[in-house]
Amino acid sequence: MKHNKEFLKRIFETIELSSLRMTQKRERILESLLALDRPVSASALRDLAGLPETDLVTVYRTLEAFEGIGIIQKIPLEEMGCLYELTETNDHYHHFVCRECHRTERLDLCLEDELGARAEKLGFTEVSHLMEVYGVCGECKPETD
Amino acid sequence: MKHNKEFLKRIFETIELSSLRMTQKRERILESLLALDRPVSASALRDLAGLPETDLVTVYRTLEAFEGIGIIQKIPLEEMGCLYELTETNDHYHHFVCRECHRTERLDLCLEDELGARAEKLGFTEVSHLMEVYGVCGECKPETD
DNA sequence: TTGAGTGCAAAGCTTTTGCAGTTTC
DNA sequence: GAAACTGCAAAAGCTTTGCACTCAA
Repeated sequence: MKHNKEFLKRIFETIELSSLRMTQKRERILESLLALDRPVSASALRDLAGLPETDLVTVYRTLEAFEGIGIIQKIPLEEMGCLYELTETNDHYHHFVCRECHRTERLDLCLEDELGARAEKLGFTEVSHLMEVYGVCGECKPETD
Repeated sequence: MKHNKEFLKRIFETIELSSLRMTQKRERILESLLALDRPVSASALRDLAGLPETDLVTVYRTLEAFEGIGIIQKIPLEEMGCLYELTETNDHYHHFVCRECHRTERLDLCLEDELGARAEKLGFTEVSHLMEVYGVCGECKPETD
């Protein structure tokens, strides 16, 4: 699912309205995220952006900055680390994630309202939620049959 | 929700059937998990078990061993680390987790079948899933109104 | 020119690993 | 007595922090 114009427009608007500065590195990172259109790890993103010399710290800070303005979503892996994905401003997605290669498929389902309502009933505020499905994808699955 | 006899029976059966050895430390850890009946961190568990002198490595290895026989579930926190909880053999729960104090409430809802079916349709095998709700609980919520 | 971004080095944290010594069954 | 458990020390791994320097607007 490639990004449509509306999506791009909102991303750029959000950045404009923020106090973030668009450096070359950030442009490359943003471009890669846009082109990729799926979650990646910080270090994979550095490579994909063609910035192998750039310190990972910079990538992390960029992702943190983007997350701060609501255009990046963090997806935890089962074992360790996480993936980062460009999202509609302050929206989010859920995924099927391959344990082996970290390939993801978007999950077209979100229980936000349901969970939010239940959480509030229990006295929770500032509610967010996590829902990810892990498995071994077709390409990683050993042919043992 | 305190554990019923059936639950206890299954836990002990599972341990008996395993190759695990029941040492004093493990007994204390298991007792604490049973008494507590909610998720805790490894280090909190060590304290609750009255084993402040015991190396955390031992707690982690015990949890790992228990997880291996399917009686422990790991619940990831939003930021870092995770909580551990005794569960019905190879069953699992979802939770509302307080970001501040890590207090949890069990969420009586699981999309296992739905998600499993969708995952398989996408070619994923050995599917598991994560669903946790994070927020600030009533006790931790600042009285700003 | 001033606040923001970057690099380097180092720390932070939970969790894991290796190995030698100890204990359980 | 063999297999499992424990402790100590150290590593692992991703992510964060501090500080000085550079750069974008």
